[in-house]
Amino acid sequence: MKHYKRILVTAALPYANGPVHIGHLAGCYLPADIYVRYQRAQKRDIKFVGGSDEHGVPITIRAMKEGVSPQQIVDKYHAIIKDSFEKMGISFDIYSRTSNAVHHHTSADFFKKLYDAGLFEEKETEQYYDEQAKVFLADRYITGTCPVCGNPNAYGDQCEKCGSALSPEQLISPRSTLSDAVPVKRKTKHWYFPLQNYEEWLKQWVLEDHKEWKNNVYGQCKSWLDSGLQSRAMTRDSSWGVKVPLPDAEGKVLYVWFDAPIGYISATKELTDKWEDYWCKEDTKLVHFIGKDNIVFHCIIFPSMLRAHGNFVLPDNVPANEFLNIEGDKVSTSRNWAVWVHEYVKDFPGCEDVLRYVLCANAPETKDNDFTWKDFQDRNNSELVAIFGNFINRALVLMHKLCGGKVPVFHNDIIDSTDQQLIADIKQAVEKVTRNLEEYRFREALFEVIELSRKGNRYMQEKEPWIKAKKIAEGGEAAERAQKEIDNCLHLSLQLTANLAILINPFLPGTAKKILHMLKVVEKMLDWENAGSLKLLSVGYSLRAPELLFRKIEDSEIAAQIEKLKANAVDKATVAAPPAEDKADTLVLKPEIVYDDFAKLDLRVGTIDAASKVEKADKLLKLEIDLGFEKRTIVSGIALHFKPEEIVGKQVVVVANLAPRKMRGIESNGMILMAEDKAGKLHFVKPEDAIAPGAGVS
RNA sequence: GGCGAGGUAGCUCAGUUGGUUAGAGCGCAGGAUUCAUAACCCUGAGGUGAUGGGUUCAAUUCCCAUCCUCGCUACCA
Repeated sequence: MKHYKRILVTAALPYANGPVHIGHLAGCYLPADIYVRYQRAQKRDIKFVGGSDEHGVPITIRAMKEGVSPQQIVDKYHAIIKDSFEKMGISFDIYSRTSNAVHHHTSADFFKKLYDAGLFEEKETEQYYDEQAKVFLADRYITGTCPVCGNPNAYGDQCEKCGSALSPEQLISPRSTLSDAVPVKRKTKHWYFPLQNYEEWLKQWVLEDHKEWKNNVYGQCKSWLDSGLQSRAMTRDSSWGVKVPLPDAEGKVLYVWFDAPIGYISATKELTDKWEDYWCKEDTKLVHFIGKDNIVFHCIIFPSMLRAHGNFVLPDNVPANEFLNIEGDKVSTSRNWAVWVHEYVKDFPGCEDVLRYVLCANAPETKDNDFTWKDFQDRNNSELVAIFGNFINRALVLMHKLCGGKVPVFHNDIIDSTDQQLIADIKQAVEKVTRNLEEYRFREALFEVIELSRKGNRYMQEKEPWIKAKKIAEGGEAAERAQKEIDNCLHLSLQLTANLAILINPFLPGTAKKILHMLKVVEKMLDWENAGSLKLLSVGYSLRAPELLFRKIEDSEIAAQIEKLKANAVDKATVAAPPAEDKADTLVLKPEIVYDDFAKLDLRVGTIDAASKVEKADKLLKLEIDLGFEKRTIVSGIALHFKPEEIVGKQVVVVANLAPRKMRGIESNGMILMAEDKAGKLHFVKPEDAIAPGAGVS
């Protein structure tokens, strides 16, 4: 095990085009915060950095839709997100943002260094261009009708209604979201980062040197590395982002995924002049907390960038969590199926720790997990209120009733095996919690804390000080003995309470503070080195009156939340089947052409002689078409609409002079014309009566 | 289609480098108790470990196939 002198923890930069929901918290911010708070209690040199990711196309689109500038969008959400984190006690040392100057300089310098070292490939490709707005269009800027589900507002990279991954070419009647113009192709130059050059090194570094990474992380990296890496464009045509620091790069910015992780470096720079200690010294332990959607960027791309740059340390671990579902359905921002953090803190003021508890106790550490409001209520009422809170409350109440409000003496002469067992349990719990926290098993660690308070309840049940109190009235030797036993029970219970404050602190910092207040001790007591000690509270010290740590959560509150969730959600059915009248959008005509444009097409009638599914392709059929004068193979993406056997013998119209194109290794010579109905179903375009194959169409 | 992660008690989830009766919490049933937010504590019922094969003295754990869920990814000229 390597020895580290300092730790740098990062949490994924949330994208500033919306607020954060509880899935974000459970996925990375909460585990990161728990880890950081624990390490701080260990008095280790640790920094916790984060910030808003404010570049990229979706933000510009949102800005356009709302008629404001991108900066206004990110200002708005940056503030909301930052506030949500503060309220939930996510204790960043700095929460920065990628739109500020430090970050622009840092990421531009980073790019320039790789450029100067000749580590990029320059490539010219054809991209869609909006001649009216005079800008290149990223896939997201192009909308049109989804060829799969008929949604008229599908994006060029994805249809958000049916989830199909698309490319702009597939859209029916594509148009620019900027000007509504029909996009045209134009050449543009970009800088590509050749990830394949780092493949061998990555295989060693990830697959051999980091076998201890979590299963889900390791497996996904292996999947990527086994399938081979390719160059990725690290620049984009856009006006919003970090300008590419080269003379011939007007209108080009860094790809948001190039600049976002560099945001960790920028934020550290802002935080401290000693930022290089955390980024450039080998004895720094760098840990990235992320959700599973970010694994490839943090385990493959960013490390390759850091390696190429050469001056930076690489992550020691990337403990990515899986996803948190809500009430059985996966979180969807477009359907508004989510529990938003800024709304939670309003609806449940003072219950921030309860959410922290539930999200940690049921964190998706090994697989996707489900959040339900019922579970939220159950865990609060039966674990926080009935076990943890109850133990501390009864210890303090009894102490006030039976020991005059002061920490009683511990009488060593009557210590018994029950006492000794409790003492052993405390020490063992400290060990377990510590080990689990070090190894990123936060759920297990938290369970051990609650388990310890459960043992406290058991201990008290066995000692029954309230029964012994009855003997005191009798007077004499029996009374004296009873008081000593009561003293011992409550002395240990109070020391346990103090220990619970230390152990619960990383998870529920607000709760730990409340306990400190009741015990009238200073925050210093929470130092981790004090965990396991039985001398945290001095004998004779008077304590405050107990207050309840948690309140019960009523059925009505839960019902209201479920109601709210369902009322605000966009109906699934609405999403899946867009209203038919929206198809009117397809009425927008393409630009006018002249006869010669049309005459270039050679359209022929053909007969399908044979059809078969293309291996390893969901959507492709391989068709043998008889054109009379010759037979051809045409590959067509219609497998989802037709079974091969039901289309053999049918006549179709073929674009016969289309350039050949290979798909899945099969050369396709031409294309079949199809018409799409309102339901998105495809129909062949064919002559009314069967005619000889090869007949021209004009 | 390929790859990855999962499929374990009514529910939410652990665990097993293969080894005697597979765990926890909640829920449920019964008991005990009254210091405590009708809380705590004890006892109990509940699982053909997705399905079907194989390796082994022994598999829930290893191998193969199949089915299901989630994620990444390919194909629509």
